[in-house]
Amino acid sequence: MQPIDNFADRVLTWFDQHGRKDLPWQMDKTPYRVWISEIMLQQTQVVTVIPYYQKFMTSFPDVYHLADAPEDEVLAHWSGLGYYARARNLHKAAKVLANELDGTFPASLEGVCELSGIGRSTAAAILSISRNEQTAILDGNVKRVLGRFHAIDTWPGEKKTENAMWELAESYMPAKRCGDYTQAMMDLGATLCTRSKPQCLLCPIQDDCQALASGTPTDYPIKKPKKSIPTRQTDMLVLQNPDGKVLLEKRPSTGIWGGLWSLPESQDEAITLATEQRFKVTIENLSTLTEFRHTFSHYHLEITPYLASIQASDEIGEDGKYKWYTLKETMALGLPTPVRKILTPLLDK
DNA sequence: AAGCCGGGGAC
DNA sequence: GTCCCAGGCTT
Repeated sequence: MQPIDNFADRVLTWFDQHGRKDLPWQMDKTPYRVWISEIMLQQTQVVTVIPYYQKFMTSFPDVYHLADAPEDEVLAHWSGLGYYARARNLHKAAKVLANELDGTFPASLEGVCELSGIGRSTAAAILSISRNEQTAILDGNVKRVLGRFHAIDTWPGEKKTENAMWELAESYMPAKRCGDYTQAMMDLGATLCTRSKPQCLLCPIQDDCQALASGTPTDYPIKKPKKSIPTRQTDMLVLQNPDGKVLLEKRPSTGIWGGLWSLPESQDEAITLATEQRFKVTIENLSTLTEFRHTFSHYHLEITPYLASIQASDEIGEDGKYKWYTLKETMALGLPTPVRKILTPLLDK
C-alpha cells in the first residue's frame, strides 16, 4: 500500500467547504472539552451525545469540578449513554489530572495514553484538535476511509491490518492544520464515506479510491465474521415499602451496568422467594408487569418485572448496597435503561 | 486474538 | 430483526 500525494490537501479543502464546525465541542477546543467529547463519542453517535455533552459541561465545566464530584453524580450524567466504564475511567483520570498533573494534560502522546480510558486514537484526537499536534487518529471513520481508499481486503480486527492502517494514517497526517485534518477525516467518514450508501461522487479523493474503482465500495472494509448471540433471562423486582419507596441495589463496579443503581434480580429461583430469604421479610400484593426484551451487543436479556410490597410490620435496613428511594428520586440516579423503562410508568400511579 | 462493555440510529 | 458506531480494557 503506497500512500498518495495531496491526500491531506484535498481532504482539508473539502473540510473547509463542507465540514462540520458548529458542534458543541468545536466551540472552545480546550483539551478538557475535547477529551470529554471524545470519550462520549466512543461507540456513540453525534446526535446521541450532544444533549449529554451539554449537560455534562454545565455540571462539570472543568477538570477540577469533575475530579471533586462524587462518582454517583458522574454516573448519573452518563445514565442512558452505555459503556459505563467510560464514566468511571473519566472520573479516575480527572482525579489524576487534578491532583498529580496540575490540571494539565501531558505533552506527549504516550503521556496522555497513560490516563484511564484514553488509548492511542483518543489521545491523538485530543492532542491534534486542542493543541494542533501532529498525531494521527485511527477510529472507525478513518478505518473505513482508508480501508476503502486502498481497497484493503483483510479484516481491520487483525493486528497486521490495523498496523498497516496506523502507518497509512500517520503518513497522511499533515504538518500543518493537524486539528482540522483530524476533524476532517472524522467528518469524511461520518457524512460521505458512510457504512452504507457512501456519496462517492461528492468525495474529494474519489479519483484515487480503489474501492470506488472496484465498483463495489461498500465491500470495504471487510466485515467482521458474525456470530449469533445467546439469550439470557432475569427477574427484576420493584419492591415498595409502606411509604411507597422502592428498594434499589447498587451494582458491583465491574461487569454489566457497573456502579449503577438497579433493581433486585434473580436468574435461578423466584425473585420473591430469594428476596424474602435474603431480608427475612414477607412479600405481598405481588403482580407481574409486562415482560420485555433488552438487547446488548453480546446477548439478549429477557426481563420479567414484578411489582410487590413488603408486609407493613417488616423492615429492610439500608446499607451501601441497598437503599430506598421514592420513584421521583430514582429518575435522577444512574439507572440502566431497562430499569428506567420499568420505573417510569409507575411514576404516575 | 478474542471477549467484554450499552444504547440507539439506520436500514 | 441486523449492523455498527469519534474504542479501550481485560484475559
